[in-house]
Amino acid sequence: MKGNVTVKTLAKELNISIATVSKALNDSYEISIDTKQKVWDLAKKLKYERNPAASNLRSHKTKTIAVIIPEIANNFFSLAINGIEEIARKRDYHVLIYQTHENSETEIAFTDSLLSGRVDGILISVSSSTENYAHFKELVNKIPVVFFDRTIEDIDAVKITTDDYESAYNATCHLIENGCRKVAFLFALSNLSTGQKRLAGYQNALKDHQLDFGEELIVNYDKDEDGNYENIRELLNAQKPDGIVSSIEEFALPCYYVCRELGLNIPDDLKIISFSNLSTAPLLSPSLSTVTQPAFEIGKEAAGLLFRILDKKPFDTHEVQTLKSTLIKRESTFVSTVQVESC
Amino acid sequence: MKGNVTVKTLAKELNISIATVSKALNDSYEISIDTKQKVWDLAKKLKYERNPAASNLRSHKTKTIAVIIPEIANNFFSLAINGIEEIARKRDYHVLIYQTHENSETEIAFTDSLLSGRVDGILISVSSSTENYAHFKELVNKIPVVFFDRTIEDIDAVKITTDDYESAYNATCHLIENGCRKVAFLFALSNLSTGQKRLAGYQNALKDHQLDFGEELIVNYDKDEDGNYENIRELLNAQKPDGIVSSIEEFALPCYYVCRELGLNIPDDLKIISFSNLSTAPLLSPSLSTVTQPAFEIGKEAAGLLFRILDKKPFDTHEVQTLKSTLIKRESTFVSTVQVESC
DNA sequence: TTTATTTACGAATACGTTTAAGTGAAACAT
DNA sequence: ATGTTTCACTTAAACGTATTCGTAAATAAA
Repeated sequence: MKGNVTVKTLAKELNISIATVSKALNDSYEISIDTKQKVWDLAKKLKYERNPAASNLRSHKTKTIAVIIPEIANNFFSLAINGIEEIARKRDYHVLIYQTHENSETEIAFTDSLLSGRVDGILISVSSSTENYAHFKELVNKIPVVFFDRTIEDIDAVKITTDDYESAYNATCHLIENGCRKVAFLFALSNLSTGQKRLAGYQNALKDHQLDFGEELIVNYDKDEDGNYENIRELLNAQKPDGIVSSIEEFALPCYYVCRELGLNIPDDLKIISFSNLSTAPLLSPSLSTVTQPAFEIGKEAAGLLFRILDKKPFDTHEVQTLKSTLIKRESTFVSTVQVESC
Repeated sequence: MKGNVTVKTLAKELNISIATVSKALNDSYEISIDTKQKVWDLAKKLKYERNPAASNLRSHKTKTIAVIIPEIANNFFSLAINGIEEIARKRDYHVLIYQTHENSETEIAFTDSLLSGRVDGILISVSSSTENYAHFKELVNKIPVVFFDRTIEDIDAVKITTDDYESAYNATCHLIENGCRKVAFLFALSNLSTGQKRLAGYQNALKDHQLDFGEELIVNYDKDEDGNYENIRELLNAQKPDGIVSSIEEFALPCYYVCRELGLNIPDDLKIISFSNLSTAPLLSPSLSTVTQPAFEIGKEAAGLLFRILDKKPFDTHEVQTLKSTLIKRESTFVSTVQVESC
């Protein structure tokens, strides 16, 4: 801790000024190649490591980005972080992770604390409980931000999402084509455009097929897991739908349990398709048909966009990018009892 | 960016010195309660945020810890991070995540870069490909480090693991008790004490039951996914084991696929139990018996230990803590064809 | 009263880096 | 020859905070 090697150490050792050392380390054109080489060699020899705090204080660059997500223990987000990390690593950036656990106050605390200049930029996937966007509006004006997947319509910022409307529409059509006539919707993320678009896709698919799309077929997501069980059981008992579109995977798994409980056979009695990035979807019993988002790519793309903003000074870009999800048909939406290869 | 509010701003506004403001913000006993209150009020009003870089540069405290893990898209690690984050948040610490992707060079690059004082402490779960520990020895001498789950015997540091030996032993006994006479082992993490203990537990369980425990029953984990399929297929064809203990979940899922391919019925022809934190284990077909580690608690415990080291100056603790895993019996190790409730 | 102690604050410096501005010498142009 | 650039480097001043040391006033002890 004491005799740490700094630019000063290198300067003294080489009998040159600390300015020269600093510039050499930064590969400045002002320094001759000979001197640079000497500095680099000595730095390596003495295991010099630039002090990030001092560097950041002086240069206002932190080489760090923040990722604010609802929950890390969710395949979609961990894959997205994977993508983010890959890009960040290429540029020698460090990644701070913040989990909101779907709590808006926590989210506000994070965004506020990030106003201090701790990071150069922020990637956000909005908490489902966020209804007030004031903290984002402030944030977006002070620091480069990219929203990914879970976005808000009203905020003017760079966003990257998937084709939520289309994929929900297609998922619903898939059920209808396979014989469903009464399709229910498990509705989550209702505050976010992400959720709203999925709902709209579902509803319009039903409309386009002249099928019932009443409110009674929609179950709202409950923070309380038990509540979801109750609501799904209620739905299945009261409405007896023959198809279910689930807008998040956390909603689909309870369905499986409730079906077992009620003795309903999937897919004969009820077909299920869900937005999901579960790696075990093909191994479930029965294997689960999914709308799978390109989570890793979203992460990469989001980080890429952030760095593009970081590269040019004025970060006034307001673009919105959309990636395509994949509809993967598996046993849970299969037509008859004939076997389908699971994959 | 320009007119940022700093201690200077507050000092000027209140007609007191910078030193007083700084001390007031840090709730120093040197400052009267009146002055403190004035400073706090103004700070809140002007939305003052302490500059972390300056603070860190001066105080040598970063309020940041690093977590180095193999892979975030793995339930065990994302749950562990969850636990880490919970503790870090309580202390207003920030969490940097680094993924090695099981690559030792990447791991070295991370540990080297963290020598710069970017973080106050580090939590590490070692990459499976790490064979040389030089970088850890250096690290442990310069900065507080806690190893969790994936540890190395030779390194003298604070460690927290689960009862790998006992749980592997018990898992193997469970298979034997349910009728298995030829139990194979899918061996991963062979460089780490974590993996070695699991192997030892398996082997000793077989010995204690006078069963065959030859090398031919052990399959080594391959980085290449296809390689694992091949090796498992080979094992099942050549050895025809009636039980499998898998030391990691990445090894168990291919088993399911190979069994489908070979037309083997689980659990009638082959019983499987695996170390795993898969949330969907109960929903697999058949549901998977697991040794489940308390991932969240490990994370909490590891972070707690790190902060205990951080609190007292000399970080010379060398303790090792062990948490208990849970053996969860499900269909994949069930005795006969009679149904068992899946959960 | 005088002296010692406590209280509440300020002046000044250091943390390690980056960078604007300056310098002397060499190279070039006129 | 003189003036102008270029090159390679140095000086010195930040960046915003924490902290050591000092001090004046207020209080307590003698």
